[in-house]
Amino acid sequence: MKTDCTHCIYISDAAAKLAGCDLQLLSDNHIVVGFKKGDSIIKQGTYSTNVIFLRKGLVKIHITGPYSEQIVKLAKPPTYLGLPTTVGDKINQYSITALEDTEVCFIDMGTFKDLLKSNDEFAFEIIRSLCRYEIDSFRRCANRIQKQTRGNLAEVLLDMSKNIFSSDRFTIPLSQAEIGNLIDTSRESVSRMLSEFEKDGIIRMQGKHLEIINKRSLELISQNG
Amino acid sequence: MKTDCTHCIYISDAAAKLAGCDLQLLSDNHIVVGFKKGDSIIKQGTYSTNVIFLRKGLVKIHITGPYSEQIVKLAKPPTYLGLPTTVGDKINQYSITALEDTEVCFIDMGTFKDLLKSNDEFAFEIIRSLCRYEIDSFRRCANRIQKQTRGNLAEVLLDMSKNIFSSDRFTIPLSQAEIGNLIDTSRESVSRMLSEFEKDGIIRMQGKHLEIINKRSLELISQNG
DNA sequence: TATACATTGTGATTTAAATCACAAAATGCC
DNA sequence: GGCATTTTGTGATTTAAATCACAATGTATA
Repeated sequence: MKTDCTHCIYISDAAAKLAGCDLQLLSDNHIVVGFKKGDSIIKQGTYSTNVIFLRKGLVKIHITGPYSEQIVKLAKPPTYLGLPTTVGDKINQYSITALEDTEVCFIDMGTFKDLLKSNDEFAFEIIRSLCRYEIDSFRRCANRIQKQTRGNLAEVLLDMSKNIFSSDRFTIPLSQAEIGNLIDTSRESVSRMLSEFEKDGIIRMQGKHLEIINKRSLELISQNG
Repeated sequence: MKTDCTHCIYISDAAAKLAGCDLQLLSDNHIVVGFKKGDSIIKQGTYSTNVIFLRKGLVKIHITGPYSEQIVKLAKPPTYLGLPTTVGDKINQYSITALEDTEVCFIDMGTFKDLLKSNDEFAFEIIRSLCRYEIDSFRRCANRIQKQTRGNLAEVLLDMSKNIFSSDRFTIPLSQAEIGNLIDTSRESVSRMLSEFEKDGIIRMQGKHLEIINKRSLELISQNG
């Protein structure tokens, strides 16, 4: 499906810098594709010639580590995905999988490069976002490694609440096993810790639906391990 | 000290794309500064208005995590440092410290931005390198977390040998405590593991000087934990 | 050269979290 | 609705690695 970028409500910060004609170029060289929950959007090791713009939904970025699959981060719209692949060696260096029903734009790489070249504001926004990603990734890694597991779980819950769902009540988009490989712990530990949080009156759970009752406690746990 | 970029032997891949006049602009708007081993080049939390180009030496990039200082990665020339800071919010998000006597160019941020805007090849090279950093950082984080400590230590030694010193004999530029916070383990564990590697005839050590005797073993340890 | 400070080596003990093992729910599907 | 598969809960046991404690080096520098 083709859509008109000039009136798209899902537009990126970078694309917002594009002038009408460049935006038209973008319009003419992309297709919108829908993915269902669980669908693989890009797969590590495969060849790719598109930049992907996440316009709607929620995805996980994961890589196959030396032993197991590891979720690197969750990404929500609006954001470009798979930039490193496209600009680098064209082989996907990580996988991206939909956690909810998701819509993305596949943008032709040649077009994307042309835009970078012809529009310096666009390029600068892309550079800005890549820089942000790098810092985020340093920070995330340091946190994961230094904090104890409880702290990491608390942080993930807060992060979902604040940055992804903007609400104290939401449905966790991951299984406990997935949470485990996001915060580098075992499935069993996640289960135990969630029970503990619930017992302590910090959260309330019904299946995957979670409500944060005592945000302050959760923040303290997140900070102090 | 000012130097002439048009004949600089330390030039970056990105700057190599610059035409004469742009290179002259770069020449006119940077200064070269030397740092001694141990000197702080940029300090997390401080204000910065320069992009830094590492032209000679060796540095560590480290951030203050929730509990302790963590070395994120080592960087060797030629590379830009502190790009995220400059392009982002101007507050340094990490510290950079010289591990050897080091020379860097402080490049005026305005000039750098002008170059990005006026020269798309330059901008594209910068984007390319940022993308590489992101993937490296995903990979590093997954390795650190999944591998056991022995595997991480082996990997760091191999990395130094291969990518930094290009030799099987080199002087480790870090204390054991620093190695510990590069691979997220305690100083004591590093000491014990190095002794073990030496006992097993995999490496030979005299103070900080290290020689890799059995590279194959080290690779196996790196892969299998 | 003597003195202080930082780095390293190694044993003993503790600890957080993984793993193993199995039951109970929940979910999807024919 | 009933059957299979995935997900979750919880106890018992094991384990890698941290921490503690202290001695022995090394290395700056006054």
